[in-house]
Amino acid sequence: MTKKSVIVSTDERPEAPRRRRRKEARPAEIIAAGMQEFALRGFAGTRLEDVARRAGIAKGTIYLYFEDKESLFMAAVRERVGPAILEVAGFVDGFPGPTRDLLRLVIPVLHERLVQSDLHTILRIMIGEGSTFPGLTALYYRETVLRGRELLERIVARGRARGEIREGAAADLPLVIMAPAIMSAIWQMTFMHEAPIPPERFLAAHLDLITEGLLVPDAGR
Amino acid sequence: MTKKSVIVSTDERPEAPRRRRRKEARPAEIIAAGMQEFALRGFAGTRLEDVARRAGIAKGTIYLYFEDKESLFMAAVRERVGPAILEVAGFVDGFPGPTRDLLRLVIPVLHERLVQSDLHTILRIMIGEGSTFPGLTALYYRETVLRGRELLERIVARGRARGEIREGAAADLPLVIMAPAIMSAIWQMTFMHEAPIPPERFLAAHLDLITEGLLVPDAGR
DNA sequence: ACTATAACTGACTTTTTGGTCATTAATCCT
DNA sequence: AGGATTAATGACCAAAAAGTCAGTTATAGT
Repeated sequence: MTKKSVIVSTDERPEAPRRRRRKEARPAEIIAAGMQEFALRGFAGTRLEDVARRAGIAKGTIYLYFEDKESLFMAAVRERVGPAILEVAGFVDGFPGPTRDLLRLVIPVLHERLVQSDLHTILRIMIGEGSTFPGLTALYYRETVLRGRELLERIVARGRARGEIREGAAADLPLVIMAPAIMSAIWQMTFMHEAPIPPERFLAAHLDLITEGLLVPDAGR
Repeated sequence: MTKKSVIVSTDERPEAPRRRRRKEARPAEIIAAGMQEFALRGFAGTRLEDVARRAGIAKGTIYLYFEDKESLFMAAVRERVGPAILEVAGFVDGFPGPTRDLLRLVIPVLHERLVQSDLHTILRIMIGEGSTFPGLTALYYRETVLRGRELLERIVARGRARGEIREGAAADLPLVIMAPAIMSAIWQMTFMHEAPIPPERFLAAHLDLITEGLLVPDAGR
């Protein structure tokens, strides 16, 4: 049962060493492998053994670079989330046109970021296992959610100043603007297999709902 | 370390037996205790030992009534979800007024059901651990999500027929109507501790967004 | 070359927990 | 009352996986 890895080489070649020392490359490789496993099995369900195999190293090597499983996950959050938020923020500052156009620019990016890339994995783990690991949640809130909220609040403040956004409860909680994007991410992760709905349909519905509204203006009033 | 539970009674009373035989009451009690633990620790994280203690029984007793952990969870889904959906469906059929009023009636119920009660626990477990337990996801989709979709589709079809709902991508994916409610449930479960936002604010924003839209009609066009 | 360093390994230890089952005792039946 | 039934118990078992560490070997320095 136990793999003994006896190498029955017909000739000894000094090339192709079984081990390689690559102190610099390891952390990023371990994070990448970790995210793939986390995406597949969640936080608690991920075995470091599998992360190691995926990264092409031994389990012990992970502990050379990361304190424990939680540290590994936190490192992944740091590495992935930071750049994504900054990129989106670039759109908002100094945008000249009407709010409708700004939203049509920002919302697709939101979907892209949330559905593809590793962000949806992190989101899923936060939702599903955040309460078990409060440290992870706090970090994620500070580094991602809060930045996102600020972004949306800036959009709404700008729109209000230009008289393009209705006063009302929706404008008082800009967070709800991104609800359909979150729903899309959840759907892709959870129910895609039961009832596939392409992300583009969510995106189209999202844009339509936010920029045009659901009801015919003044209908049934 | 190990609790020995030696009872040093000063007098022997034949009353108050340590064991009680209550075949009928057990399943519901175990389900209730299970949901509380699931809410606290997720599916994988829940220890049957803790469920037993909360239900005031021994671990072995659980296995008298449920095949295994997964069966327990499925039983909980069945017991909780069925009645909730039926109740909501009652509103839609035969509602006489305009769509705006129907939505104002249905959306608050959605929030109530999703945020309070055990439904949000089930939702969270589906999101976080669904991919690890495909059987659970399939059951949940059939018994809850699908019914919810049908309900929303009926509302939209009715509203279209009455000329009260705009044609467009949002109406083509009625699912997005409930996105803010889901977001609220997630927020309460995940980030309440980091940045509390009362469910009523989500509800108000939701109603406002869906019935009035975000933008001033024809602004910036 | 050859020695020192530390990156790397994987078998082992420890902990945790789902699930089992021989034993105990509450309750029913006659 | 006391015998039969079966609900209930909790010590135990086995599996799984996190985390450790003594030993191995690639690589840099001399």
